[in-house]
Amino acid sequence: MAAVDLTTHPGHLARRLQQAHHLLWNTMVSEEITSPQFAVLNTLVAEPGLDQRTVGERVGLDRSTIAEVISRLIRRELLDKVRDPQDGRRYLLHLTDEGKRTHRKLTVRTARMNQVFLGPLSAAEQSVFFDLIQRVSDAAEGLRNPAEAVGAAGG
Amino acid sequence: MAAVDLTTHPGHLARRLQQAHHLLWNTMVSEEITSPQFAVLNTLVAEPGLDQRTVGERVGLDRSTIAEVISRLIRRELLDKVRDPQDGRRYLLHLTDEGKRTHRKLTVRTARMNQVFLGPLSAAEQSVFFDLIQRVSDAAEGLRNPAEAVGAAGG
DNA sequence: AATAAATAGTCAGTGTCCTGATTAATGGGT
DNA sequence: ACCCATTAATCAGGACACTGACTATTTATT
Repeated sequence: MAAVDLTTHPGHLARRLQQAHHLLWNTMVSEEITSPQFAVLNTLVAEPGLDQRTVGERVGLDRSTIAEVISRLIRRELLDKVRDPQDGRRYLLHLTDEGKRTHRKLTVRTARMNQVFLGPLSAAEQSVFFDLIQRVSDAAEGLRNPAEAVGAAGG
Repeated sequence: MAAVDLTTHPGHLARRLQQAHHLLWNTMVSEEITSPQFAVLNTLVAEPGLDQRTVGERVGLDRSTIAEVISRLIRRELLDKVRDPQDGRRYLLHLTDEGKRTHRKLTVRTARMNQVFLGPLSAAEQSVFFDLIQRVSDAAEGLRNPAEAVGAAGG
């Protein structure tokens, strides 16, 4: 019986947390637009005309995934994609009016959902929640390119 | 500019956390066996002969997903699936010898990975990390079947 | 025993998410 | 101007994860 208790496995916890979020998102925000899709819309509200790769970087998606997400948003006519005349490799992205409307609507619902989602935690605990998750994620991502972020004990 | 700061969105954080974990898992544990697959193996070490649905419940996967994961484990010959003679709907699951070996091997690596993953947090912070994530996840899942868990303000 | 409700599993469809290989365009070095 | 490394995007392939519809079996009801 060398079985492990999964509740002490951060990977398992992370997966459950995302599933819980997905559930709440579907019921309280939208069944059409997903959370990553909203993140893309949100990024383009803040910085219109960004290229695909940079949007992916902002929301934390690799080139392949961001391409799929964007193609779905274009199919729904929430987004426009135009070749950059300055750089023929890039596509520049802009929200359509419908995209802006959708973003506004979902922003309100998302705020409500986050309140419910974080409801079980006190305000202080919510800060800790953000801080801990962010520190763990940042550290793990830092291990990806050890040369860039770290400055000590270079092997 | 009604754009939102994604770092205060638990859904975004949850996704990043899982991505970070996925990255570390791939480099430190296995490129063949995934974290959910390991969770299934682990469950069947603790409780051999469980049926598919119950395994899914233990590791937090719905019937469709657990079916796919299990079919992959069977294809890799880490698992056996036999009809329950008592109940013709069920399949009973058992690890093969190879499955047990794989579980033992990955258990060691997983422990190492978890140490690295949680490295940025003190022991006290790690407890808080587990507690907060679990409370949020449990609460959100509780909203799924309101009749069962909750006892107040029934609409 | 026939019917109905519940349950286990499958299947179709959609949407993340990743890696690795490929294509097209840019820009530096010679 | 030509070669080459870099970079943006696509494509193929695989894995998770959900919902909703379906099949087969069991169990409860009548």
